[in-house]
Amino acid sequence: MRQGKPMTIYAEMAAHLNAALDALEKGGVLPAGLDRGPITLEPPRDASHGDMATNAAMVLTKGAGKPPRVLAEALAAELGALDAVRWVDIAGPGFINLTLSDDAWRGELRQIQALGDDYGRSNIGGGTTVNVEYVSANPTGPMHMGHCRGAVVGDALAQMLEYSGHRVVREYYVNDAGGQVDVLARSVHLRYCEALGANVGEIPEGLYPGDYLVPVGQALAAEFGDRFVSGDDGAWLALFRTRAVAAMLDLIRADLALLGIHHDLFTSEAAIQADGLPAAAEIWLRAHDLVYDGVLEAPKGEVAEDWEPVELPLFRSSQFGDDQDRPIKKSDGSWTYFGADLAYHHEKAKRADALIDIWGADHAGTVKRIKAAVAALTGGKTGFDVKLVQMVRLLRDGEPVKMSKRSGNFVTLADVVREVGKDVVRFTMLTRKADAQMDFDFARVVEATKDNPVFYVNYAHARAASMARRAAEAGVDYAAADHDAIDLSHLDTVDLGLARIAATFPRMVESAATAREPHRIAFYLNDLAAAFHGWYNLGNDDPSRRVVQAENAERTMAKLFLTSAIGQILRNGLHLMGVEPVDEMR
RNA sequence: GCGCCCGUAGCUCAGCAGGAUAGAGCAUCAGAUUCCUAAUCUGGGGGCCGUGGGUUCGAAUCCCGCCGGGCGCGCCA
Repeated sequence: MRQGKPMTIYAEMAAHLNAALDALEKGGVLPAGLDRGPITLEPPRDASHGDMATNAAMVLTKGAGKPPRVLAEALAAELGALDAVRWVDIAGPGFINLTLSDDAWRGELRQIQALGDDYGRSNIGGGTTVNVEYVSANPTGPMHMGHCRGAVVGDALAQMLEYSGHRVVREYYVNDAGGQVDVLARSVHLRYCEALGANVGEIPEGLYPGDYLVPVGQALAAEFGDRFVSGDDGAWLALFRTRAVAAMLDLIRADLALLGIHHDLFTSEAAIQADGLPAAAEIWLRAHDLVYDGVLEAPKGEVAEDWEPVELPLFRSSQFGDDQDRPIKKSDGSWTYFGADLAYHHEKAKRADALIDIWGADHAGTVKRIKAAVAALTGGKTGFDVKLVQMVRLLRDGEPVKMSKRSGNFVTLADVVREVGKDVVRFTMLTRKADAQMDFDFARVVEATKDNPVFYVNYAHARAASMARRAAEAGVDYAAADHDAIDLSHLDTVDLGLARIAATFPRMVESAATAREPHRIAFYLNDLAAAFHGWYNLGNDDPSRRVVQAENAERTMAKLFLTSAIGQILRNGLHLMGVEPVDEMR
C-alpha cells in the first residue's frame, strides 16, 4: 500500500481513481485516451455526502457515449474494492461519493506527523524559477503603511511558491533614476547645510521635509566639511543622490526586516539605464515596428491648458488593448519610467521562467502597457502576472487616520509594527483577498476575541501546545513517548473529523499557490482553528472526550497525537504567512 | 470619455480552476464553565449571490449587455 515516497491521502486516492479508470479502459467500458483533465476528486461541500467526491462519471459521459450512472456504477465497483474505502455511493446527477475507513484517516494523521514541516509541500512548480518583485517603494524615505500590504502579500506569495516547488527570486526594483531622487538629493543638501550651522528654517515646498534626512546630512557634513555648501549643484548633486539613496535603502531594509522581509536582489533603475538596456530594447522594438515616432493625443477628461503636442518615441501599446500608445522617452531625451521599466522586465525575463509584480492599485492603469511590452520582448514565452493590491484604510477608534505626505505626517510601517507587532500586521494583511479594499483598525487587530483571526488561530495553536503541557503535569508525557507506538484506535469518527480538515491542507496550498492568492491560507487556518476549538469543547459535555484523561493514558496519548498533528498544520500555514506560531498566550 | 477592480445575510467578508440544500465572523435570540486558557463552544432566526441574456448535464463562479460603487487616466513614479 503505502510505499515509496510518502503520499498524502488525496494524492493517493487520486492515483487510485486513475488506476480505476485505467481498468475501465481495459475492460472496454471507457474508450482509451479520454481527457481526464476536468476530473476532480475533492471533499464535498456537505460532509454527509462522504469524505471525497468525484465528478468523473459526469465529465466522461460525453466521450464515453454512456450515461453517467452507468459509468458511475462501474467506477464505484472498482473504488469500493479498495481497503481505504469503507463506503461508495452514487448520488445526484452522477457524483461518486467515497467514505474512507477510519484507518485511512488514522494513517493520514501519521503522515502529517511523519512529514512534519513538509506536510503541504509539493513540487507542482517543477523547479521553475519565479521572480517576484514586490515593495519597490521609491527610495526617498522610510516605509509607510501604504507600502505594507504589497510587502506582506508579495512575501507570503514568494514563500508559498517556494513551498510549492518553485525557485523564487525576491526582487526589489529601486527607482533611483527619476526626478524624485534629485529632489531627495536637494533635500539632503539642505540638511547638510543645516548640519554645518546654516539656519534653513521651514523646509521649502517641493522638498522632502522628514526628519529622517537629518542624520544623512550630518554624515555628509562630517565626511566632506563645508566643501559643497556653496557653488554649482553639479559639484554635489550626483554624489548626494548616491549617498541619499543608499541611506534610504538602509532605512527601507531595516523597516522590511521588522516585518521579516528580506529581498534577494535590489536592482537599480539607474544601473539599468547606465547599462544601456532601454536603448537596446528600443532598437529591437523599432525593428519590429512596435516603437515609432509620433505625437500623443491630448488627454481626455479634464482638459489641461498646458498641453502641447510633441513628437516622441511611442510604444504601440494600443495594439494590446491600451487606450493609447505610450512614450518611452521624454522630450528632453531621458527615459520615461515606462521606457526603463520595460527594459528591466526584459532583463528579469532572461533569468526567470515567470514574473510576478506586486503593485499598488493606483498603478492599475499601467498594467496593459507593461504586459504588452513584456509579451513583445519575450515573444510571449515568459509568464507575467501583475497582482494589484488595493488600498488599506487605517482606522483608530473607528475614525480614519489622516495621512499627508507633504507634511511628513504619514504613518510609518515601523511605528505600526512597534505598536501591534509583526505577526499581527502580517496576518491581518492577508485576511482579505488582495484586490479587495480593507480596513486596518488598530484596536481590533489586537483584540483577543474570535472576531480577530490573528488571535483566534494563534489561540488554537497555543491551546494545542498547552495540552501537551497539561498532560505532562498529569503524568502523561507525550514528548517522551514513542509516537509510532501510540494506538490510534482510540480516535473515533468524531475525532477523525479533524483529520479530514487537516488533510485538505496540501491541496489548499497548491490551489492558493496556483491562483497566487495567499489570503486563502488565512481563511483555511481560521476554519481549521474553529473545528479544533469546537472539538476541544466537546469535552465540556462529555468527559470521555477530553484530551487529558489522567486515568486513561493510552487514550490521552492518541488524543495528543491528533492535537499535535493539528498544531503541525497550523504551524505550517502560519509559516507560509510569515507569522510565528505562539505556544502560550498571556 | 476610456481602462481596471468590486456588487453574496442588517454589517465585514469567504466561496477552493462550474458541481449536489450558498458559508463564516460580528450583531441578535436561546443555551453550555466538576476539565486541558469560557480569550471558547452549541443551536435558532436572517439570502431572487446587483440585473437581463448566453454557454452546458449543472453557473455566485465562465462570456456579453445594462445598473450601481471605488480607483486610475497626461513626457509623473
